[in-house]
Amino acid sequence: MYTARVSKKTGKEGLQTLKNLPGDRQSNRVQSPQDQPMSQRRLADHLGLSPATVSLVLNNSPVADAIPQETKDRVFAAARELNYRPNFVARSLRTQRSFMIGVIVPEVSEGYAATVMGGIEDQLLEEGYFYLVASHRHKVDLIDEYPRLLQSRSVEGLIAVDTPWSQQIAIPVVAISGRGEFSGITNIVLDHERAAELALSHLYHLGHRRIAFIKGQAFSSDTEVRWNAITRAANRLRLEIRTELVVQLEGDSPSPELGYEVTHQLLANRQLFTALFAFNDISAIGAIGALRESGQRVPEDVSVVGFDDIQSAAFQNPGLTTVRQPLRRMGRLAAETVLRRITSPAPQDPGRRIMMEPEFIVRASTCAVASARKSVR
Amino acid sequence: MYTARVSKKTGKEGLQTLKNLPGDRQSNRVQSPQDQPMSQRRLADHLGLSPATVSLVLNNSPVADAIPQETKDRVFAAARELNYRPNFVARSLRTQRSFMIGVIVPEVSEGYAATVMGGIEDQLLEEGYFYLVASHRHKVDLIDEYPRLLQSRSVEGLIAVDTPWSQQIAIPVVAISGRGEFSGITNIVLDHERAAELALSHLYHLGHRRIAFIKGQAFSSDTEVRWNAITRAANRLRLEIRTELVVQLEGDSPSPELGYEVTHQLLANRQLFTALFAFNDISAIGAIGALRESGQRVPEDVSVVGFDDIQSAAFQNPGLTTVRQPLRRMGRLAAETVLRRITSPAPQDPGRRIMMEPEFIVRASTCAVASARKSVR
DNA sequence: TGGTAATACTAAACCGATTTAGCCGAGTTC
DNA sequence: GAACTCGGCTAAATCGGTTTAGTATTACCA
Repeated sequence: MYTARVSKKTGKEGLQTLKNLPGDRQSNRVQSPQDQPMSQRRLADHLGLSPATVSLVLNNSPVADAIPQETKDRVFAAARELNYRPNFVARSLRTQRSFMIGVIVPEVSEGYAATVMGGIEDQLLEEGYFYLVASHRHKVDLIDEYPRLLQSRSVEGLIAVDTPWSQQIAIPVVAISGRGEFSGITNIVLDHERAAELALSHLYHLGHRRIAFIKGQAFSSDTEVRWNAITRAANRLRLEIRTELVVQLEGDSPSPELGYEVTHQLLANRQLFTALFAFNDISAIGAIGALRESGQRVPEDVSVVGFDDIQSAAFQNPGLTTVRQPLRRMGRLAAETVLRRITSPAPQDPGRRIMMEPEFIVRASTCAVASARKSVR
Repeated sequence: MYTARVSKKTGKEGLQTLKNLPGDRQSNRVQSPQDQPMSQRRLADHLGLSPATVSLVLNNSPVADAIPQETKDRVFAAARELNYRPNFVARSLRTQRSFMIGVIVPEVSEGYAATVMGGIEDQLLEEGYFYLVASHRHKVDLIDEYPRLLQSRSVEGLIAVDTPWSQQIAIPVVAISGRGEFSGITNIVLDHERAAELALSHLYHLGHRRIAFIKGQAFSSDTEVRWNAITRAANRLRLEIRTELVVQLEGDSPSPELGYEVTHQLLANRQLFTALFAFNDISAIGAIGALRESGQRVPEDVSVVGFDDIQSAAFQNPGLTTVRQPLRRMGRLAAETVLRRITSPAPQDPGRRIMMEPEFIVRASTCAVASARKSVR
């Protein structure tokens, strides 16, 4: 028979010594009848069993095979009745499992990250994991600090979205559109080669030859790879990229303002172009605003192609032709991958990369160039 | 002098018994030289001090006042050198503080929730808290389950965004645009009365009398209060609300599609109206699409007012006139409030409510009604 | 009848910190 | 020189679980 624990120090029964902590935190807690928090020990005492037995039964441990069904039923019943819920922290400490992963993004409130997080969450909650979010807003010190901060919060893995990576870390890391091929980190990237191909050949076949480009901010992981892919695709199509038709986003705002500004630059320089390929939908929307303001019609005078296919792309006026990134699927896959690496660690994972296929969505912001009028103008 | 702990069972030094857990989780961890995880004990052993001393010093405990600065410096130096980071889980278990709060939203990837989360995060990370997110997608069982699930993950408080609430819970809860005046939960709500007033009087003074309305989905917390506020504001202005000009969003999609559909209904019924007040910007965008398709110009034929002022509202064509909710500020305030309630629990908080003031943003989707032509047509 | 096996549990170590009570020696006080 | 104080630490309980090794009892077998 199990005997209740006795405190060596006080000589009283252990349970009596719990009382309330010095702090005030207990006071606003609704607790069990005697104002003592429910715990495995209290449950065990209630049943006249030891905590060990209770634990074994509740966890369906193979060791509990020898325990008769009747006892098990008693335990389950009492657990339900007393509304016992195991203390996750205590369990985590012992088992060294937190069932949490960390997600690092530039900014939660931005559509890109939010959509990816949706996919991550789908998968994680299904598997019983929760996640901690940290957004670094492109500040280098935070980009450096958060991985360690999250790790010290005992997350079992990390997913970094559009975040440069520069450290070795002891837990599995999956990067979405990341930079830096670190050993041990799995990269999930869009097939930019294909994306560039899709967009440029679309414009090319509509007759566009003078195409302006809005490059992404220097801090964005996708900027460089995508630009390289674009130049290669342009080469294949024998399309000349004129440096005077290339502008770059600057500043860290999630609003179309940035695209609006650089497009104004482009227009102020009186450059002629019949099409514009923006870094993302947001900047494409800003660009359309600027074009309109200067009296150009979209798509009749200038065709515009965006990137990402965010929610509102379809409902712009005109509907935005764009390269769709399967963001939600990328999030889901990242979660899936990090969980797989947690539960079955490939001893020397050499840093895989997973390519995602983009999809080209033709809407109303692009059309064939009106040959005679346009090419001269 | 401190003596290293000896396991009673094995008789060996405690540290030797750590080795590796049966599981494989250790294998992909980069660990300290001897392949043993860094811990306070190892640090203490290294220093020839007891863990107690190390803890007191590192936590700047007042008890450590008696410890000479020289020793303290040694401890700090060693901690830095050996890269010691306290195990958060162990600390949580002992102190009963997790420095985590739970955030419950309908859907992370949606602009409304994402913006609010941005504000929440701003405040939380500043104060050293992290947060767990759970999105319920309006499923009642999840709405019911997540609060408890998060609580068993030992969050110290909850923030519920646009989520109906129906249970008593033992930790502080702050609701943003919530429903249900539960005792002990703090409600942060928009001043809908004022919002309705702003929008309707704007339209009224532009000469609009036949105004159509898109109500929110039944499951949305704001739907009812806002509608009531609208009817009252209309009364004050002696504006008649014609039931045949009122439609309601249905279905749970974050796309403008829903607004598009109900506006088509409205048009199919050949109802005449010169203005439309939508439940949110998303549906307003859909509505504009539908209006255009049926040959109406915005704002010349129909003025449209949205709600929320999401990022892309300013960059619609035409720019959307809308009621701005200070979502980010609401998130920040929610976080601030929940933290305050955690650290200084008002014994019997009677469920306060905090009102936020909306702001009316006039853009290009509304204009004065062209009197003669419009009123007859 | 002794030995093995199965049954039904429990003791106690352990996870890694925090924190209270107290020990030991040196200096001070009276 | 006994009592007290103070400085500088440590022992050990504790948080609430999990898990291994083991114990007591009865059943079965040779």
